[in-house]
Order: sequence, then C-alpha cells, then structure tokens
Amino acid sequence: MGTPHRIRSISSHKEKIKDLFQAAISIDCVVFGYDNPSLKILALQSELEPFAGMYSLVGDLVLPDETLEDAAQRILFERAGLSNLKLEQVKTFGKPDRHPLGRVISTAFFALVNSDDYKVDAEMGLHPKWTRITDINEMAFDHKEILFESLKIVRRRFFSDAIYADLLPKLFTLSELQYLAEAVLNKKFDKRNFRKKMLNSEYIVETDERQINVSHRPARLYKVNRELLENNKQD
Amino acid sequence: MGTPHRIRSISSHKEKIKDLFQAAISIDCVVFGYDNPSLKILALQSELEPFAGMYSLVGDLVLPDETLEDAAQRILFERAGLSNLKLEQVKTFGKPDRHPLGRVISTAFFALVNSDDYKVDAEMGLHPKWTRITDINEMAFDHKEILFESLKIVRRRFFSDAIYADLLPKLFTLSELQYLAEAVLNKKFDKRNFRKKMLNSEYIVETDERQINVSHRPARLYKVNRELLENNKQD
DNA sequence: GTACTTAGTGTAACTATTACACTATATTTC
DNA sequence: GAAATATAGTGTAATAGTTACACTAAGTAC
Repeated sequence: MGTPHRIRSISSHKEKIKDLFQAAISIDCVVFGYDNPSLKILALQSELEPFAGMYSLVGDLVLPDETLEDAAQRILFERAGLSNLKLEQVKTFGKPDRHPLGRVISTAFFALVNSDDYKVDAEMGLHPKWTRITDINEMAFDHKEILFESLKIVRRRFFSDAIYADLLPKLFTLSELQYLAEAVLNKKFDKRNFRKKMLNSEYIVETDERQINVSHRPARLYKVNRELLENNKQD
Repeated sequence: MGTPHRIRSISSHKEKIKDLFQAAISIDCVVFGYDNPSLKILALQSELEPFAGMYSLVGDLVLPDETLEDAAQRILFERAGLSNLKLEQVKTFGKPDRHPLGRVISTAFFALVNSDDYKVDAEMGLHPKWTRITDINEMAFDHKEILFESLKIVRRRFFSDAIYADLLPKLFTLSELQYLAEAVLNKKFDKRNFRKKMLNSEYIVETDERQINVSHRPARLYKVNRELLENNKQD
C-alpha cells in the first residue's frame, strides 16, 4: 500500500538470472558445551583479514552438492574433529556486506555437547578451543550476533525440550543440573523448588547409583529418559 | 564418529573458492491471513516446469545487494502488491536438488495479515490468491514443507506472542478471537475458560464499542495493546 | 410477544509455582 | 572417635493458572 510498483517482466527476469548465481553459502556452527561451572562454546581463531586473530565460530563454505546440514557436519569434522553432532538450524544471516570475499550468506546451526565426551584437538588448523561465553568480547564477522541468537533459542527451550540432556554426562546429580540451568539461564533457582520441578518431569529418571570419591555426602545420580524425549519431539 | 577424514588444505581451498560462488539465494514468504472461519495463505500459481500450475509461495531470487528481509519485502510487493509487512524468518531450505535452475537455497519468512486490510490483485503476474490451507494438497518445490514449518512456529507462538493481533481487525469480539484460535491451532476451546484466559491477558483491552448490524445481541469489541506487545518482544 | 441467535457469566477441583530453613550423611581433621 | 566441613535432601502454606461444566442476558426477526 503506497510504495510504487516495480514488476519485472518474465523475459528480462530470465536474462538476469545468471547474475544471481554468484553467491556463496556458508555455515557457522555454535557448539555449546558445559564445563562446570561455565557455559562454553567452541571458538576458532579467525585467519581471514580483517578479522585475523579474533574468535570465530566453526564455519566454512558449503560445497555445491551438499545439504546445509551435511555441510555443517563436514565442517565440524574438518575444523574441530567432531562428528555426529545433533544440529539444529538457528537462522540465516544475509547482510550483503557481512563477508569480505563477496556475497556470502551464512546459515547458522547450534549443537549441544558434553565437553567431557567431545575433546577437541587444539592443534588443528584454526586452534579450536572451548571458550567461556562470558570471556568473549568480540568475534569475527557477525558471529557474536549469531552466538547470541543461538543462545536465545537454547534458553527458550532449556526446560521444555530438555536441552540439558545433551550438555550433561549420562549420569548427573540434581545439583549439577541446577548449576547448569543457572549458568545457561543466568539466574538463580531455589533448591527445593528446582528439585520438585525436575523430579516431576517425566524426562528425569532416578538411578540407584550415587557419586563416588566425593568428600561429602554423595548425591544420587539421575539420567534422562532419552527415548521419551525423542518421541515427544514432534511439534 | 566414524566418518573418514577429509581436510582441505588452505591453498587448494583458495583455488576452489570461486566454484563456490555459484549459488543463488531465494526467498519464499508464507503470508497467513484469517478469513473467518478459515486460515489462509497467499498462494501463487507456479509457472516454472515441472511445477507449472501448482500452488507456490510468494518467492523469487534475492538480488546481489539486498538483505534477505529487503528482498522479501520487494518480492511481496512485486508479486502480490503487499508492502510493509512484519516478517519473521522461519529457516533456510537448502537441499541441493530443490530447484530446477541450479543450486538455489531459499530462506523462508512468514507474515501475518488481516485479509480485510490486505487485498490482493488476482490479475497480477502469478495470480496471487488467498487459499485455505486445508485446500492445499500439493505445492511447487518444497513449499509444502516450508508452509508447515511456518505453521508450527505460528502455532507455538500464538498465545505467547499474541500472534492473533496481526490476523484480526483492529477491533474484534472475543468469539472472533476464539474462532481464530481454533482455526490456527486446530482445536476447540471452552468458551468460559477461553474468555477468562484472554481477559486476564495484559494484551487484550476492552473498548466501549459493540458490534453493529448483527441480528443478535451485539458483542463487546476488544483491541490489542500493541505498545505493550512491542515492548515485550525482547527475548 | 415469541422465536431465534449469539453474548456473557461462576464455581469447584486440580495442577503448577513460589517463598522459605532445617536435618542427614558422607569425608576430613585432630 | 568426636568435631568440623561440605553438600544432599526434605515439607508446607499461599498463590496463580487450568480444566470441566450449564444456564441466563440481550439483541433482532417475524
């Protein structure tokens, strides 16, 4: 309503099409890990000017015949030695000037890992390193924006989609879960209410095991009902 | 874990870069409208083989210097005469073979409009037409998948983000709101409980006006507190 | 004024959330 | 082996939100 019309004719449209096939697609992955008591992400050291030396997400260009998710899996493996992560798309960042090499739009994914299980080889190409989110001041490209968009999603879904399941070891105590929740959501919880809520959750299953080698009363260990969690992932 | 290594060296990487700048980016917009008692979307008739004649979303290729959102606004105007819609990104669809012209990845957006305010010119190029979602059996490309991903988001946020605000006229009755909710969420609500919930919502504001020209007891009209809604849109 | 049509209302049971402080059980130290 | 220490583990009352359920109110049409 109000803006002038501009309707491209079909014929000129077809001539112009080849000029439009000049873009590149990249992937950037935000890999979250929890290393008590801090939430971390896997950050590389950018080598591309003008961002050389700055933290960057794990990313690269998509090859012509790859799906976006396949590309993300390949890139995570090549750049950080990680394989088979569960990835979820965040959104696509497409400002025309966001990349120095030309028109590169980037689709972001996030993954959640238990940093005990996913060790990383710091000597690989761009020196992947688990980095506390609170220690990150600036990042290459628009990666800081991508990081915070991802974090928003993780926060929104923390309890409802049991995001904690992928950040914790297979067996964990309720206190560990509470510390994780506090780190991710940046907020304190009341111990009794937190436990009540978690014990009412169908995703949290009590085991008979307890902590060992701790110099205090050992806590009971719990696990996640992953089967139920998978089944509930419709919608 | 288990996938074979394939690490590109930096030098061969640079040679290959130009081959990677061969993709096109497209936009597809899912424009939802409510036309009592049905939820509709704005559908075009595809003209591209092998999808000619099928319903398609409002989409086109992104120009080299446009942001994704600017492209979406331009395309909505060119193809359906709509301007200044509020758009939200859904996600990006990137299967390598999803488009017959080559590697075209598509970023989807959705918009919500009151179809009274947004009339559409059915004689424009691809014959845009408000179409009941329940009447759509197949769509061009992967547009049906895009539609249902968008619908999922609309459903998840219907109450929490007051999605209904943009689908209803400025003044509406609680019954109209209930019919809309039932159409979008495909579920019946109890009249008393629905009203209780809505009247407790800080987004719904009672006015002094009532329906006119109805052949029954006229209902009170309500409006949305849009200012509050905008302010609450952080996180 | 009677029939019709949609608007509008209340209560009780249940569930989830919040605020709040003490006891229990292990190890370590002396 | 008693005391110190560290973290685990627990209950109750108030409040807020959700569900199930059926009748009266107020207009128009004839």
